[in-house]
Amino acid sequence: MIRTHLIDALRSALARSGVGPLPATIEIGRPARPEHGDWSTNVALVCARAAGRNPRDLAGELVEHISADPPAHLRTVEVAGPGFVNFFLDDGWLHDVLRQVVAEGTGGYARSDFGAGTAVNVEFVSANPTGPLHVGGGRWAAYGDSLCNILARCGFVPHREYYLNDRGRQMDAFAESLVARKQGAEPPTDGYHGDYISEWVAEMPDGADAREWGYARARRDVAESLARLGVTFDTWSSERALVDSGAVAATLETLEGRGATYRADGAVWLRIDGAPDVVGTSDSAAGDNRRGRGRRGAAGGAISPDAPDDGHRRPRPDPTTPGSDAARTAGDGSAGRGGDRVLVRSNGEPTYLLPDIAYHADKLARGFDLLIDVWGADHHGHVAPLTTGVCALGHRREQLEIVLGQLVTVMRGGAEAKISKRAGNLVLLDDLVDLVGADAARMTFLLQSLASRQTIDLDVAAAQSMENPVFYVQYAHARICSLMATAAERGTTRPPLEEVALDLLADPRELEVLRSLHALGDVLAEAARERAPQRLTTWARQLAGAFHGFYHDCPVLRSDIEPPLAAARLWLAEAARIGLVIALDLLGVTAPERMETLDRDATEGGAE
RNA sequence: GCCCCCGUAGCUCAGGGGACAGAGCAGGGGACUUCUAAUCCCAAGGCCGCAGGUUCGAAUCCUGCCGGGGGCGCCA
Repeated sequence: MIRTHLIDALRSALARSGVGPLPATIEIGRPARPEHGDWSTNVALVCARAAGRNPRDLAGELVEHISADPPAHLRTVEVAGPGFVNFFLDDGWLHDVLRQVVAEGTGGYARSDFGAGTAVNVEFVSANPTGPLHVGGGRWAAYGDSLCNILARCGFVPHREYYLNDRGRQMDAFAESLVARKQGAEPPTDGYHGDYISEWVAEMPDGADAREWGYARARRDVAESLARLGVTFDTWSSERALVDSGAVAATLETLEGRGATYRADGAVWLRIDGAPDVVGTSDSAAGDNRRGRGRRGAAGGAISPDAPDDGHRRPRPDPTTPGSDAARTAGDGSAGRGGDRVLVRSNGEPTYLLPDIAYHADKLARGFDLLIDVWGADHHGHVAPLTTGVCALGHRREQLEIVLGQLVTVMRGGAEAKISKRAGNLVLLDDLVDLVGADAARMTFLLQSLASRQTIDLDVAAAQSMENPVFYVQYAHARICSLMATAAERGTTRPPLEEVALDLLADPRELEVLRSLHALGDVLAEAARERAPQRLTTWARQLAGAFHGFYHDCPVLRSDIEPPLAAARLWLAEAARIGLVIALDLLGVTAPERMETLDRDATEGGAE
């Protein structure tokens, strides 16, 4: 609202100053320092060169024009620094924010439609169905689910999808491990050695097909763990079903027909161009240019602890050169023949790559405009082969966006807990949820950027869960609810907003809450564009902080507070509540009316 | 060797072209007869890894280096 008014004023001032053509977007922002006004713009700096003007002179001219025809709420406008134009407004613009928040409510405030109905398929977690989810899986789950929430609020139509690699070597090894344990033997060395294998085998009926039974068991386990975090999927896609449907064979045919493949060593290879990754490369249609985050797949964890991976791999027999391209290097770290990858092994079995290409083609065929994959950094080498394959089928690169995220490290007992589904020293997502609860777990995962490695210390999580910011934010919400309840008890009802004198809200603490609320729309748009839910977490903490400050300094129901002021403050609290509910809901965290843990601790404290 | 991510306060991390750099925790000092003190306030703490470059302006973009993590299979 206020922004468009100011931008309009700037635009006409620029026109009157003879600046043209006008810049595509006029940037206007809220400066960090109050001396720089309520709003500030750099247009004069940006336009000066092209207009052949001195930035400060141009800014001065803009100020004159704007002062002559001031937009609503303008008090003064001035030139500052190298040529900024700073606007100083009366508090009314913030009171307008309060009205808007209340009018639009939890369902409508800070909603936008720049997604324009884009159907976006977000694939995340996708851990192999060979065991329970470990802690790291929770990070992708929390990320993917909240990202979908945020996208939806910005006008996208998200679809949550989980891809099950339910065929191939890993499934074989899993089945073999179950069978071995069933017979009282050790699983094969490349099999799965976790305790859960023994536990699950105890449930497995005699005569059951270990592969089918184990798959169903694992899948159920994964779904239950995710549900505890509040994450559910619209679609669970099966790699095996895709193969059985013939889609994989058809994909291979198309790739071969388009000359994207060649045969060597009895295998079918996909030619990799060494093209840059989708992620971190130039732009998609939406103008996105972000770095990678995310992860996909199985055990993942901090390291790959399994034996053969120590950099001392036996030298492969040198690729002789049946194809034409053997000498080429891929430039992306993928190996194989100069970076090329096998689609079909010499034994006739497809690798995971071919079905994966077919799978992404299938998603696009289902009508999605955009695919977002959330993968772990340990799958980075798979980015180029997959995107190459998908593009070779004729799809646009911008349709597939792969978000790479750094892995989760778990500390326990002061040391790093190694995570390996196969080696058996799992730290399960369920363990974390048991320890801190679903809310704290989700908020913790969404505290930082996916591009940063996350360390979760289970001892800290268990012993000092109160340190978690989730409580700070939830407490703000609970305080508001408590305030409202007390008001009701005392018969202090909120008059209709139109009858309330909002201009009584002039305390810095009050205005800070409103400023924070105003920012939500921008924050959500940024979070959606950058695929960065942690921005919303940061905002929620900020709003909670602003509210706690208000609560501390601005009594509402105290006897010396005049009713008109009390009413205005109650409405302010209501607006803050709306903001907190929106944010917590998008983050997948509950907004409790009272803090149970606080009650409990108080009781315990009193007992001692 | 090549590819990706990270390097910001003692610790964990926000910020990711704008004007003197932000929070939590730890540590120092203060505020509860009051709407829940899981709160609030004050002080302290920084060559934003290093060096160049682009720009009116760089923690932010580019290049190189250093340090940490990950990846480089006819595993997924």
